[in-house]
Amino acid sequence: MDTLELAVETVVEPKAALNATDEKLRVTQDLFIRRWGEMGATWGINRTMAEIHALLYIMGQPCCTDDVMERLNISRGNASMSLRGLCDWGIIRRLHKRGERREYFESLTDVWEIFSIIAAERKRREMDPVLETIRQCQVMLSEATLGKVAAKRESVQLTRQRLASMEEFMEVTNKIFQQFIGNAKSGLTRVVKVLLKAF
Amino acid sequence: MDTLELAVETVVEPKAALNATDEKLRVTQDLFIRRWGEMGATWGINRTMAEIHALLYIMGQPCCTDDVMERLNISRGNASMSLRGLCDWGIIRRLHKRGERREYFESLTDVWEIFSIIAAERKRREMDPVLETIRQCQVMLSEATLGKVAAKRESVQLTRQRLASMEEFMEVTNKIFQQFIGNAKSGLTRVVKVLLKAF
DNA sequence: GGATTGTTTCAGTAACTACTGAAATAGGAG
DNA sequence: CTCCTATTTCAGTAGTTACTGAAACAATCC
Repeated sequence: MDTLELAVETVVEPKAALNATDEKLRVTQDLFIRRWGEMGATWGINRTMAEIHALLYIMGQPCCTDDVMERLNISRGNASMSLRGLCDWGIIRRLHKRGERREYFESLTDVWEIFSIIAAERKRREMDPVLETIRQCQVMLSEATLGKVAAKRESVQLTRQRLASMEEFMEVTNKIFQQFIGNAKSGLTRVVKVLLKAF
Repeated sequence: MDTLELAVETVVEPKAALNATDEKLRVTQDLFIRRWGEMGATWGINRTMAEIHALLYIMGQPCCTDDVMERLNISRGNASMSLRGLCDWGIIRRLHKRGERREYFESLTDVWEIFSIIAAERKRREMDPVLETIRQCQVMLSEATLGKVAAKRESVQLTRQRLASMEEFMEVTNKIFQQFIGNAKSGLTRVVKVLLKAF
C-alpha cells in the first residue's frame, strides 16, 4: 500500500509530473523527520517517538498505525506504544474517521502549543522535584536543625550559600517557564515581542 | 582517607559536635547530588557527570580525583573521563595547588554562567542543525526547485506551511537563547527583570 | 637514571533502553 | 454467538551507553 495514495488521488495533474513531485516531497519530509528525531534523542525523547511526531506534524494529514509503520519502517508494537506515548504527552490526538474502523492520528498544529505542553510537563517532572530538594536541604542545614554554633561553621555556610544561589536561579527559570506555559497559543507572542523589543 | 578531613581540621569546636554536624552536612550534600544527577540524566548529561558537577558545586572546595571517586563510589577511570568531560564543557576547571602534585577541580560558582555555557553549547549542537535543515527543506520545495505547477499542489503547500511555522518558532527560541547566552553574568538579570515585569 | 605518584586510555563487561514479532485482547459486523 | 479486523501487551533480544580495572603513560623527585 502506498502511503501517498490519498494525496495522489486528490490532485489533477499529468501523472508523470506528479510522481516526481511526490518523490521530492517525500525526500524532503524524510530529511526533516530524521533531523527532528536526532534532536529529540538528545532531549530525552526517544528517536522513534520524535520521528513519529515529526511525521504527523509535517504531513498535516491524519495517518493510521500502518501508515506510520511503513513510512518509518518500524514494527507494529513499536508504533502502537510510541503513538500511545505521544497521546499521553498530549501532542498528538486520536481521530476516528466516520465509517472507518481503524484509528487515525494527527499532530497538534500550533508549534507554540506543542512546545508549551512539553515544557509544562518537563518542568513538573524535572525542575519541581529539584527545587523541592533544595528547599529540603536548606532546612537540613538551618540553625533550627543544627543549632547556632554548628550552623555558623564555614563549610555549612558555604553549602548553604551555594544552595541559595541555585534556588534563586531555579525560581527565576521556573517563572520564565510558567510564562511560556501560561501564555501558549493566545498570548505567547507577547512574551516574545517583549523580549525582542527589550534588546 | 576521609574526604572531609580538611574541613574538620579548619574548625575550632569540640570534636563530638563537629562529627555530628559533618555527618549532617554530608547527608544533605548527598541528597542534593543525587537529585541533581537524576535531573541531568533526563536532560542528556549522564548521571555520573551531573553528580560530579553537583559535588564540586555544592562543596565549594576544590576536590581531587580521589575525593570524587570516594565520595561518589566510582572507579578511577570513570572519574577521570567524567572530569575531563566537564572540563571540556567548561563548567569546571582544573586547579594546581602550589607544592601539590595532584590536580584539583572546582566548579564555576556563578549559576547563571554555568547554565549559559550549557545553553550555548546545546543551541549550537542541537538547534542550529535543525534550523539549517528546515531551511534546506524549504528550498527543496520551492517554486525554483519544483516548478510553478508542482509547487502549488496542496500537499506541497501544506508541508511548506508547517515548515514555515516551525522555522519561525525556532528562530524566536534561538533569539531567546542568544539573549540568555550573551547576557550571562553581567546583564542576565536584565532579561529576567524585563520578562517578569512584563507579566 | 630509577622510584614514586598521579593521570589517561581502553578492552571487556555490566546495565539499560528500545524494538520486534507473536500472542492476547478488544470490539464491531453479521 | 462467531468471525474478522484493529490494537495492545509483553517476553525475548538486539543495540547502546556507562563503568570498571588494569595497563600504559606522564611528570616529578631523588
